[in-house]
Amino acid sequence: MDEIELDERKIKILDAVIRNYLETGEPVGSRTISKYTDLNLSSATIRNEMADLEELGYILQPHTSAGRIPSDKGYRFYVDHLMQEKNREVADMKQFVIEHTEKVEQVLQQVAKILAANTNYATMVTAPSYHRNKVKFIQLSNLDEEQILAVIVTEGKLVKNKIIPVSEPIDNETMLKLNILLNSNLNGLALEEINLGTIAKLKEQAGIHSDIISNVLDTVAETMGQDEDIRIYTSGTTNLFKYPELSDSTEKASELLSTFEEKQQLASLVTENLLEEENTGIQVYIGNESPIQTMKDCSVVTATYELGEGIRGTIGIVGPKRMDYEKVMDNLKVLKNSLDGILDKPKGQT
Amino acid sequence: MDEIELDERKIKILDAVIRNYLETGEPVGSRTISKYTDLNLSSATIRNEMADLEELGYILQPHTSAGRIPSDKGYRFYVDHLMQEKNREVADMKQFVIEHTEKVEQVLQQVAKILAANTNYATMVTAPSYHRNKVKFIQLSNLDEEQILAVIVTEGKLVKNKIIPVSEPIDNETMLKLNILLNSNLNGLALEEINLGTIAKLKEQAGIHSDIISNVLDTVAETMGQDEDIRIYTSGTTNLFKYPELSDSTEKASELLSTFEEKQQLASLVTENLLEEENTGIQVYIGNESPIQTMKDCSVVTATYELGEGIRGTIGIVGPKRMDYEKVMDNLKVLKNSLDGILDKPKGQT
DNA sequence: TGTTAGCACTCCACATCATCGAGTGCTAAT
DNA sequence: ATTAGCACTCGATGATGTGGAGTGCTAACA
Repeated sequence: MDEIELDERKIKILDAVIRNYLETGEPVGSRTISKYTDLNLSSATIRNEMADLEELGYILQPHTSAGRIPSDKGYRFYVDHLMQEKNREVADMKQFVIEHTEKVEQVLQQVAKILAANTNYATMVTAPSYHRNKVKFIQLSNLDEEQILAVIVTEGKLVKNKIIPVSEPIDNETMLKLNILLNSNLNGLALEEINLGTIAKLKEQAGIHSDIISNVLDTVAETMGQDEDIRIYTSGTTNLFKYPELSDSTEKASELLSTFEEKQQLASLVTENLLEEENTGIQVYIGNESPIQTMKDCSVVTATYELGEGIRGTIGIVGPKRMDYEKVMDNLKVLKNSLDGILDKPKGQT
Repeated sequence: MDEIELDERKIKILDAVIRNYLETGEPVGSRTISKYTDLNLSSATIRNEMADLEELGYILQPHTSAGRIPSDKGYRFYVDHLMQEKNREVADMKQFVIEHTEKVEQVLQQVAKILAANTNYATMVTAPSYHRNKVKFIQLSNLDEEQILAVIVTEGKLVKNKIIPVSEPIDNETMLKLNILLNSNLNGLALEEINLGTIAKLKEQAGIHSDIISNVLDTVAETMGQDEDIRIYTSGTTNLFKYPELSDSTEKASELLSTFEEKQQLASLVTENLLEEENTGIQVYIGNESPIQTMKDCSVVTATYELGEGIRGTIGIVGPKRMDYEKVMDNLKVLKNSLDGILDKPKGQT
């Protein structure tokens, strides 16, 4: 429906305005456009067209006698229609990421860092939430007389430990029984499938050691529960200083940075897409489209990745509205592809 | 040697200047002091004394016809001699910290947060480095045909996992042997004690499975190695915006924040004290005394804690030179005491 | 001899003012 | 439909001036 109200020439001019503004960050005037484009139109004509574009809400003037800057609507149009897909050589990153680390958490921190370095914006990456993940293996072992160690491994190859205090030593035979009990009953189950019935049955069979079972189950829930506090890795937040329109008022910048520090807030940006099963694409929030108030002067681009079956997280970039959408989305795509299914592949180098 | 050059009255005046400046952040003039103190001296007298203090290097003038502000030397004197020990009711924190979490890493993040909220400065807390820590327990288990899980527990109750790929399945009997082999040879050893001899012996006894042993040993080294990348938790970094003298130039602030983000840099601040065995006190770096260049306009206060035998980390606070040293040091002391030996105590609630 | 009152001086902070120029909208000519 | 021209707007920039807080110095005082 957008296209109806814009003719070819207006689109060209809008495109020129936005591109120019993305580069310079300054309001762009009619003369600039007249020279910039291959339209061969005088500044006066451009001015008329620009007045129209303003009336239509695609661009706006910060004040009379200044050039025009894109409005949110303008950016939206740009992202949806004007932007070209470039497929640049960011692919190296993939190699880099894979080779440089093994631990998932470190990968994610790396991803955030690389992305920040590459784009000059602030970035965030959420650790996977273990959505619909299944129990693969549970093991209890004696640590000493007072403590036992519980290790839980999921299909997604995520491992969690818990040290559980016990009132009295457990002999090896009992331990073996408990292990068999746990594994035979829980293996292959997703969190949702472990219901009260299963739990009751387990506890009954464990007899006097039912408290240990409770403890283990708590840990299982914690490992796989979706209400687990979401871990978010951020990087390059100080990049936001590079864009005067975000950092002029100091207060604004401070608020923005606080949002990044108080990571729980970012979660709302990010969990939103996680839930929608099918949506695996890339999301763009411009200005007020973002659910976070403090980011109304920014744009946010997010992508959802899926490390393995049911293990998902989000990568996001925050920058000024005039961010280089093409580059950012390219980067996100590449990284998303790198991360997708990373756990399914064998880990060897060759 | 400081005391020699300062008589009673000069000290009182210096004290007044510093305290006043700590409160207001503005250069303080002679008239203010004359009213502030119980010395009952006119501003003119104060002026003379202040001129002396300036000549001695304890205070300085930002420009002619402005009041005086403390120099680094002045702050140093204040911290060393003037400051009173207050013992306030920060003790609640201890309870709070302990009750609200069990996992060490979360405790530390909490500590950083609380400290930041309490002091209004930027804070950082390093995760423990497992200095002289010992192996307590190692266990290998079959995950599936291609992978085994190694779990390593140290005396400090830190647990680490690694998934190790194997070329062919290991039967249970072999696994048992490997477990016994590892535990009987490594238990109770510190990292430094696992030398080439031990390793060679282990590998020999493991026969065809020596590659697994190598892998496990790698993980052990990683768990306990002191060259492990140091984890640092920061909080309240945006607090630094509250102090104009740090954030006026925007560039300065940006640089400072970058330092906080690039956490590796902070390590130098923090590892310094870790090595000195006996030093368990509180360190104060004023301005250029800090090893980090970007912090030359700040003061840094650090404290080293010891969770348990040989497991140490550092808590630090970064703020403007005119920070409330008393409060900060109080807070650090309390927190340090809370953390000290936390792992030695039983974990039960009562 | 130490303290104080007084005074001239300095210099920053702040507000006022004028100027400049980029950019606009409108009108009239092409 | 396009363009040249022109008057107009308005922020950015820099010069100017004023007020006030604070100093150093000198001279008077206890």
